[in-house]
Amino acid sequence: MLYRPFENRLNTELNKHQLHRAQWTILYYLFHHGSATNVEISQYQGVEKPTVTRTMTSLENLGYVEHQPSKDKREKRMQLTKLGQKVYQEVRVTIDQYEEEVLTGISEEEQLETIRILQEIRQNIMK
Amino acid sequence: MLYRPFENRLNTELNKHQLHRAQWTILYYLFHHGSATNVEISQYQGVEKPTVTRTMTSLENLGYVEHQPSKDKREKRMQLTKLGQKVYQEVRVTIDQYEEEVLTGISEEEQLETIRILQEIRQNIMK
DNA sequence: TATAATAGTTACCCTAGATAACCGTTATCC
DNA sequence: GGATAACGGTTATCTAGGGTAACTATTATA
Repeated sequence: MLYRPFENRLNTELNKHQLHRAQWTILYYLFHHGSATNVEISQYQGVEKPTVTRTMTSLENLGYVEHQPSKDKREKRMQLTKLGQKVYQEVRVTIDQYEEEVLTGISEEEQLETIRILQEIRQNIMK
Repeated sequence: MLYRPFENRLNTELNKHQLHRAQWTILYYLFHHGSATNVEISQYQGVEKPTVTRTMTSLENLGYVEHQPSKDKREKRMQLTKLGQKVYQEVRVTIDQYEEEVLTGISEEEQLETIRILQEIRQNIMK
């Protein structure tokens, strides 16, 4: 019900910065978690590893993420570059405006309640 | 937050019946509206006309939908076939079970409240 | 130390979206 | 009433973003 119109609009916002949804969700994750491996992100997003590899490579090519050496030589732990952080914050401004628009007329209380319920539903889906 | 895990699960349910999400949403629309044109569906789903054409053709090939002649020779009004109705109802059973699982522990009241708020958000997105 | 499991990648497939350009039909406007 | 505009649909082509299978390198484990 919500998904298509939301994605349509989100994409036009992201396109202004030459980004796509899949890339954005990784930037978002890295910004809030500092760093991540592909497996971590694939579990977080509910997608397969090769999907993450592809998106991560594109972000690497854009210079938004970089390799952070780690003990385990199998894993490739990634973090935002300076540029990546800058871009994240720029896009963040646009997205925040969008969120505000989208939530006009909906009280703080209603927002929190809805988030709580959706998280419960998510729990049910995941188990 | 919800989308990927939900879609993953929905797809495995649909796959049991050799269907995909895009096809399912059209079956759903036709079941509840009796018939529809491509333009109608493209507006309802927020996708472009060629996308609908492709999905509709696949449903036609499966024998789930058929052409219903109409006055305006431009439009191609489609409806469910007998088989399409049967399949819709079969799948519906599976989806209902899934919905029930997903909503365990969430009261009727909470569900209605959440739907109300999400619809409000939808309004905001669409305008 | 041999074997399992894990992290990642490559190659290849599919769905499902988009745009541009077009055809036939219907509405509209002078 | 005829020219033009608008509309519904299709075809061709592109892209994003999912998936599976099969593989390598590394680490854990029995």
